Amino acid sequence: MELRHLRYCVAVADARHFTRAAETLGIGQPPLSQQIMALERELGTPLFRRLPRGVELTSAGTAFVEDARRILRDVDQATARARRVARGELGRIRIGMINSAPFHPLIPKVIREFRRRYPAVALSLEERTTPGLAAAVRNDTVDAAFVRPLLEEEPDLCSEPLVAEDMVVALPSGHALAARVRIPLLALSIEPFVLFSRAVGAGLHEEIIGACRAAGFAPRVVQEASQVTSIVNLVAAGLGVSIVPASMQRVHTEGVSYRPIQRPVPKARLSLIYRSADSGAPHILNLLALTRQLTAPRERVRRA
Amino acid sequence: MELRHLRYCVAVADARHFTRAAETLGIGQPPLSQQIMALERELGTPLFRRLPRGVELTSAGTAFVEDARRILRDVDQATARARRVARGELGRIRIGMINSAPFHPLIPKVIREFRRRYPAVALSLEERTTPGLAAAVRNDTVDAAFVRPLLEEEPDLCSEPLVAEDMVVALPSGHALAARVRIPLLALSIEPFVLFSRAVGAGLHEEIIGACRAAGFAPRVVQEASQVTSIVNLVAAGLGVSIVPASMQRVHTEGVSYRPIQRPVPKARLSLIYRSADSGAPHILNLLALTRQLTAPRERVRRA
DNA sequence: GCGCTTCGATACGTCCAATATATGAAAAGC
DNA sequence: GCTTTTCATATATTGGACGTATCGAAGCGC
Repeated sequence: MELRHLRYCVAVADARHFTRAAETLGIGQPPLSQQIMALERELGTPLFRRLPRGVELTSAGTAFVEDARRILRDVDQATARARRVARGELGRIRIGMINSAPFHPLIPKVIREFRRRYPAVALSLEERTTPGLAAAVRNDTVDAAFVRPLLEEEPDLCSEPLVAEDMVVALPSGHALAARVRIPLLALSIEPFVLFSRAVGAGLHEEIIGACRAAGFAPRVVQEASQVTSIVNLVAAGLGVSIVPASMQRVHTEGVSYRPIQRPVPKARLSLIYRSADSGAPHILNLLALTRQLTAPRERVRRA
Repeated sequence: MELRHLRYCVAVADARHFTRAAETLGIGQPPLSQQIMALERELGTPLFRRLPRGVELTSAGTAFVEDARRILRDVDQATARARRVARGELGRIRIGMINSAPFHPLIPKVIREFRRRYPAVALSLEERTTPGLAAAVRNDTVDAAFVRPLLEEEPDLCSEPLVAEDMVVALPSGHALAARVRIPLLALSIEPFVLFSRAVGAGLHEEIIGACRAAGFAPRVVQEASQVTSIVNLVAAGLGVSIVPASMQRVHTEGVSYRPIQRPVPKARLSLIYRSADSGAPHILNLLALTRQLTAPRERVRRA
């Protein structure tokens, strides 16, 4: 059986007339008769009662035509659905992000705009560390993720650099250095540091350590944390100082002061990663297009 | 698009492999590739991602294959349904019957057995007069009906004679004639009659009047009724005597006595009528087969 | 690195089946 | 009784689905 048989069958049922149905279908009457006969042979029962004037449905025909209409509608809907999914208008996307991502204005903006543009796409969000997100994307638990730079190139992943913002020093409020407007990194050489472990902080950790080394010292880490929000809270508790992305200043945590760093200023980079295999996937393309569009040109970072 | 495309698409999705899917389908790999490509062209999007080792579904492919599976299942179900309807195992049948029919053992037996054999057939029952039923069958309000003989042949209806049972005299209990074992019709010549009007009673009315006329008198009708049950009640109320089918004796109405009639005994015939157009319809065939089977051979009546 | 294997795509020929054209047959209407 | 209507049948045609042969790209193993 083919859809042709269903289409013809429905046309005859609508017209109650072979010749007219054939005209509607744009074919001749004999082939229509033959196809209907073939269908009736396959079903093992007549679908139409041939009358002197046109035809009428048998009970089996009534039942079958009813089903055929539904099936043809379903085929159309399946077609439309596949097209919508292909355009990324329908389906789901699982987006991951690091703890600090929501504080950079770009990310909430992207998420909000994505929901607005593709309301039929089920969007789920997940927060993990950068290496955790890389793993999640690789094994298809998450489709795309906003992360800090990875320590090493991942073969199956694509990475789109998005923004690089200045980092700032986070100090306990009463700290002596808080009096200064702009802090040279070397001033922090004797300070206890609250930082990510390298395994968790990935590229961001490297950037900070690198900047300190360039300034001529190795930071003395007294406390590690896996999330920026924790780091800020630990600084507020007076455990030490830290260097965090400037966007963290938006979190007005009691007991923490932020100060800009004297040049050269270390940068906190954000990238969007996704599976290379998905580079043609509509949701990914849409998300990429959106982030590129929402990233102001001056902020945009050239791929390394 | 044709069902072929859906079948091929599902096969490839199952095998994740064109060559193996082609083997499963019993066709070569090149035609399979072509058909899938044609489908992808029609949908305007790839359904499969061609990998070095086999293929995998795109998001559009996942959505489409899901729908395709459902549609193919639906096609099978539609086929099965049409066959079941054709065999009369599924659907509905509207059966009509005259007021006196349920008292003849055949009719309840037929109805009961039909429900038992075809439980998936929705059976509805309707009670009307013989002419009312003929009209109902003709204009497709009822599919088949148990009726008394029609006054004249109806062109679009088929009539299957079923049984002819003796008629008996119904007397008010205290009536003088109740003393007799068997009543000659002529004894009723002076009695007031309770009868159907000719328009309602149709053939049964004719049979009674004809029998009386053969006995040498015309019954004096003092009260008309459109249902046998009413007639029995009116006899019980003492309005007159009547002649009713023997099976009415099963209704033990207070105040009525039944007595057999001396030969020649008028007969109450029962027929099954249905649209000639439906003579091939499965439910009708099943119902006919059932009534014929349940009518004991000795009771069976030869078609006039 | 080179050849081998795997697997889908391409090229081209073949054949079946869907369609077209012409005609027949049955029934209804004037 | 003839015409009209309408579906079925007969035969021819053609498009497209399929088969065979081959290519090309990507891994894989020695």
